[in-house]
Amino acid sequence: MPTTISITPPRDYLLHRDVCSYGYFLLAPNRWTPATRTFTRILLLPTGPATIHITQGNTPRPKRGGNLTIHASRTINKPELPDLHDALTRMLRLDETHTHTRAFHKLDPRFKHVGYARLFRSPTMFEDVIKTVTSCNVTWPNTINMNTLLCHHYGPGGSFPTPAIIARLRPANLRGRCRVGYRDARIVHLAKMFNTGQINPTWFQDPANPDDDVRQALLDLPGIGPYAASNIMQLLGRYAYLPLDSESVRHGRTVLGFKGHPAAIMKRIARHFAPMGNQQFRSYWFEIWNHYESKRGPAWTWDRETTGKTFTAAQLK
DNA sequence: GGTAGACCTGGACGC
DNA sequence: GCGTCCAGGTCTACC
Repeated sequence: MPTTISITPPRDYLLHRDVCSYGYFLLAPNRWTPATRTFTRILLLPTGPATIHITQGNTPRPKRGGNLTIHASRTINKPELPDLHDALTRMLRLDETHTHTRAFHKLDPRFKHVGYARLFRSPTMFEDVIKTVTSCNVTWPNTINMNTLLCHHYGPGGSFPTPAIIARLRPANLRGRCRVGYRDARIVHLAKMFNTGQINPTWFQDPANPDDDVRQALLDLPGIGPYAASNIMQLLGRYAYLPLDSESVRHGRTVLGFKGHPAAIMKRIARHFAPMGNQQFRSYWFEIWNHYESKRGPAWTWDRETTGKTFTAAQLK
């Protein structure tokens, strides 16, 4: 028996804008349907996988803060509701209230009008970490492929695989089936660390722990370098670091007009966003995102198989 | 502490 | 067709 739930989001929440705000909304098991502005994914809950459809309002133009309708393909038992609620809150950033977004817009008013502030993420830190590892040193379509294969081969019912499932795999099998290449052993190692509690998401997500300590702990993990650590920081809700990479260099050259070698451009970018302090990731990211959208149209109109494969700067040349 | 080189994969590009 | 290059980096061995 399907279950339908209604959730009241923060008063400035806009589903199509706040979901289609970071590339991970295009990665399996996530799916966005532009025609109906519906977010769909298979979530693994305590009694098994459930397909969740999320919409906002009944009109073609949803209103900010309008209630979210969560439609589940099966009965969601009462004991499962807290797990569902936690997953939705993390993924959709429902914990970032209007007060949080206003703090960002105060520092960077460029994005106040359109309301950019929340960045889509995964329901678990584990999924965010693995998605980040699969985005390093590859083209975006390859990242899409790796995540599709991970869910297809190892995700219960098509959900994202759990740490316990990946931890049991031989790296060679993971590589062969999911085309993850040299990332195989690192992914299995990370899964083991999550599975045994060596990586404790609660510690990483506790705002009482200083940013510098959290970032250093991330840098100590296998497969996590400066770019990945800074990116995972923003996925943890910590926006004080920039994930500088080849994409940043292109942005510096094409949009900001910086010239010189990649290392020099990265330093200039760091100086450019430094005044944004603990909000600099968002300032940096939405500047890039805005550029993508100026070339490819609003992100909520992108489809994974077409526009969604061609939005990165490397393909905007 | 700074820096080459290797590392999977798959698509783009030049020949 | 085939070889080369490189993409939203990381790691290791050197110096």
